[in-house]
Amino acid sequence: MPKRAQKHDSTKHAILDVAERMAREGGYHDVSFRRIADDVGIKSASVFHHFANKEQLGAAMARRYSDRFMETIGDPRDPGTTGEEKLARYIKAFSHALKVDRQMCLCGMLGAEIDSLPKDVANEARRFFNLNIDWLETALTRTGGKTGKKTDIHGKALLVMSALDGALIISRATGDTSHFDQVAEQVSRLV
Amino acid sequence: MPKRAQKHDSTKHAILDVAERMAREGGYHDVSFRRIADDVGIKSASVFHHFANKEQLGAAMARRYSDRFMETIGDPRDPGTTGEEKLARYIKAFSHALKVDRQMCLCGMLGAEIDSLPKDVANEARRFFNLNIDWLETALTRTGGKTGKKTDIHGKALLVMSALDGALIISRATGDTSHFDQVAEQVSRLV
DNA sequence: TGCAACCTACCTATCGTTAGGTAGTTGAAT
DNA sequence: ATTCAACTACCTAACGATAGGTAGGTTGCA
Repeated sequence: MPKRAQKHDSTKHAILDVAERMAREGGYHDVSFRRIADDVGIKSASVFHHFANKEQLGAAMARRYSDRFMETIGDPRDPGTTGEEKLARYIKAFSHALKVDRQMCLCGMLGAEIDSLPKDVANEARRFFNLNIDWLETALTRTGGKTGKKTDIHGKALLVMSALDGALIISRATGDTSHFDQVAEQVSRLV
Repeated sequence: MPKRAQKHDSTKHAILDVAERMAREGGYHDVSFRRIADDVGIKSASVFHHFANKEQLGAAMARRYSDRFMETIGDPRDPGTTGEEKLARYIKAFSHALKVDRQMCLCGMLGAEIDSLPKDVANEARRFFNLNIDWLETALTRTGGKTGKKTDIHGKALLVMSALDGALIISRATGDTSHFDQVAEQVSRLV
């Protein structure tokens, strides 16, 4: 099988890192090849060696973010953890964005911009939300005694995700991280 | 008293209308003087006759949006309506953005971009969120029998706003307005 | 006459993108 | 072991388009 060039991959990752940071701060439209190149330490034309165009770069960036996010929150069917623990882990992922990364959730940002995104980027953003809804529905379904109706579970999944994504925006806008904590506390009691 | 020039005001309003639409679709960075001018039917240089620069235009746009939003949701102290009715009216304002305007909440968008906004624009976005939190706290406090602790009210206000702002993003991203409705239904039961 | 509300014409900076080139590496044939 | 073609990972230089912004002129109304 192909022995991948190491240099290629490390530069590619560096490009995605910088692009993601830019998109999580200022949105897709604020991502620029020249500023990416400056940060990585190459020329802007060289970015095209790794990504065909901005749309493909954006799509790869969103896909990588989704994959990483799903890996962070783990298996929603894991019998070793309770529904409460799974939800706590989900909340922690958003909390990490706010308090460690000090940035928006990438796909929250892309979701807000959805109407103005190139097709492939928009599709990746949509995929993120659908994956999250599925994950939450699965995690919230097998919660000990409380099983609840299917529609209830679906609604709760939507509420959890909405509240956390919104709380991220509000906390960052007001500059008060305790706003997120107060929302998270109420969300965690929904199980 | 100053007899305002009508032409000035109508053009100014037209500029703000177009700028707001652009910002609610693609964010602040996607707002452009040339595209505004094209839509309004003037030249881009003429926009500077009405607004000193992009930052001032952005700030005016956000301020106008906030003022209009606060007027829409009405007086949170109005003794003629119940807490439930006030909350329903608040939810309706977000629902209107989703289903009639088919756009993001302007300040939700600006909130997501907060780190990359010019100072004056960021301040207007912050102001919107603080006004909203205050409004919700007031509206939720005087709700018939249930008064609740002050910290509970504050937390509920944050949850309502977070959930609705997040639901707006998720509904638009997934293209399913029923997602918003399901969140709204749960939020309305928080009173 | 004076000012508001535009205009033309232009500036510099940056955008995504392309063409074409170069240094270094690799793998296979000579 | 040497040569050579192919390939990777970059580069320089530039394209046309667009960005925010400015100087100074024109027009029409009070």
